[in-house]
Amino acid sequence: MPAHAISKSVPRYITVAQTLMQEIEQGKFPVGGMLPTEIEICERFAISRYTAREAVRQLTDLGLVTRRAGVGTTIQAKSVNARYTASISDPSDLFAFTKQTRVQLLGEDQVEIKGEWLKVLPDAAGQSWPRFTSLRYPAGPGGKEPIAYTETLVQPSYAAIRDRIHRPGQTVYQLIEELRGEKVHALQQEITCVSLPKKIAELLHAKPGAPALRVLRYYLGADESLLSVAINTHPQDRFKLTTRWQLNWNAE
Amino acid sequence: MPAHAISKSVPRYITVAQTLMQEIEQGKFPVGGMLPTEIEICERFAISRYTAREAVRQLTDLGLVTRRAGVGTTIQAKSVNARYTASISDPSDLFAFTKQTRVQLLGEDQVEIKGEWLKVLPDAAGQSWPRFTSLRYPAGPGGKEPIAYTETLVQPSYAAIRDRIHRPGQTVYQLIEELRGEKVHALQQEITCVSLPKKIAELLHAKPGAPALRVLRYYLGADESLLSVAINTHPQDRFKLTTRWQLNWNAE
DNA sequence: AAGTGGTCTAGACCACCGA
DNA sequence: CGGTGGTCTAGACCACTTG
Repeated sequence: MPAHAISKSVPRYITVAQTLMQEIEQGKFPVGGMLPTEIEICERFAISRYTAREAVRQLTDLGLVTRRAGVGTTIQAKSVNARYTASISDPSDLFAFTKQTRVQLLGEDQVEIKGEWLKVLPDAAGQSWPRFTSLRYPAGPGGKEPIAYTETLVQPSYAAIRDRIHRPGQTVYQLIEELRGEKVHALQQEITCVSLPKKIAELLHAKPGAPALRVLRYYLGADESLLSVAINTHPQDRFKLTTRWQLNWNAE
Repeated sequence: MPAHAISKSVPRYITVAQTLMQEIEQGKFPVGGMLPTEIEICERFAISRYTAREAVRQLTDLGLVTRRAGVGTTIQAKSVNARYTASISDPSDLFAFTKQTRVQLLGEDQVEIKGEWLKVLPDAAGQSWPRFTSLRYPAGPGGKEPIAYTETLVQPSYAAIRDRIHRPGQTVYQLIEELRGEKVHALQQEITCVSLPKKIAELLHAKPGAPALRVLRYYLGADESLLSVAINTHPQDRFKLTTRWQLNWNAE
């Protein structure tokens, strides 16, 4: 017997899965109830058990049903709620294709949180945070132009980072994790656009007033406490932030 | 022959998958290289093809490998390391806190893909794509200034969108999904910074030459085909793109 | 043409569960 | 105990990619 009689190149288990999904959607198999057993599906569609299982696997992957040996298949939801997700293995992945970069430390000092800084760190008013400034170059040698000017502020209690920050290839968030022995729990990224201030423009060998991407990155600890904030300024045409969002079916 | 000789109740395909994962981790199968074929795995572990496939399925589910009929199984990563993920329920969520926006359609025409457009749509050279231009305002009434100027190009075969695009509250990607009866599979977002061109500046009531965020959004179909591309231009200070990345605990 | 992964069949034994 | 899903075998044909 041929694998599929009618619609060529559409797998049998796909059409079976779609049929079952429609019937769930229509309430023929209500949420909380049971899907027919594998054997019943085999008989109904005249398919082997492998094909029936593959069809039901589609539903489980979509989170529509759950299965338990000895019990059966329980309907969990009428329809899938699709979500798009993006993932990175490392905060430095946010630099996308420019992951390979070289960092040159410019200096360090202390910043009093007042004035303009209150917009960045409203909860740290009156405090004094250590600041590190640096330039980021494309990987490899050569006198290429920098792609970013970075200011990194770290929470006062992490000032010990100062002793380690000179090590090349280390990012601040890695140092924080090292110091704390804990992972950065989340990071929040805010992207805006600015005119290049004169001082930064000089460092970047760019024209003052030219447009630039400004990327603020807040590093948060397990209790949502602010560990560090990095301010990256990228001159026009030297940087492009790329994110890929993928449709995710196995939503809850 | 018994299904599994040694470790009872641990499926054979699980142990095979773990063995393969270890060997990938150790570099025995380097990233970018090929995993042994199914038949080779069958012979090596003395298992049937079903079991071998089930083992490799574990790896594909984890994103460690991808498979292509006629080619083989390609190693994608040494280990599961998607530590941080960001998720949105809907592409319009990328507008973050400005999700509530009002759209004013300005006009529609056809664009020949040549010159500057080749940078945006290099694979569509010589084609003619329908274009819709619009302004996006903050929600609610009042004569507020627009937060974005948007050009949307759709694949020529989706020109029928023209008939529906006048409906308010509908986004282009929703119309595409409606037309195609399929979800947008992925979207790729590219963020750069530009100087406001004079014509756009006038529409946005902004100063020509002022910095602006440019967000390109490519909408991709199931086979990675380009369905549509939207070009959003946001004047300085009127828009901020916020993304929150959350540490993923269930990653290995 | 040869080899890959994708689909499918018809069997089988098992661990688990509820009556 | 009988029925469920979970695992597994040994075949088979197919669509696809590459030489």
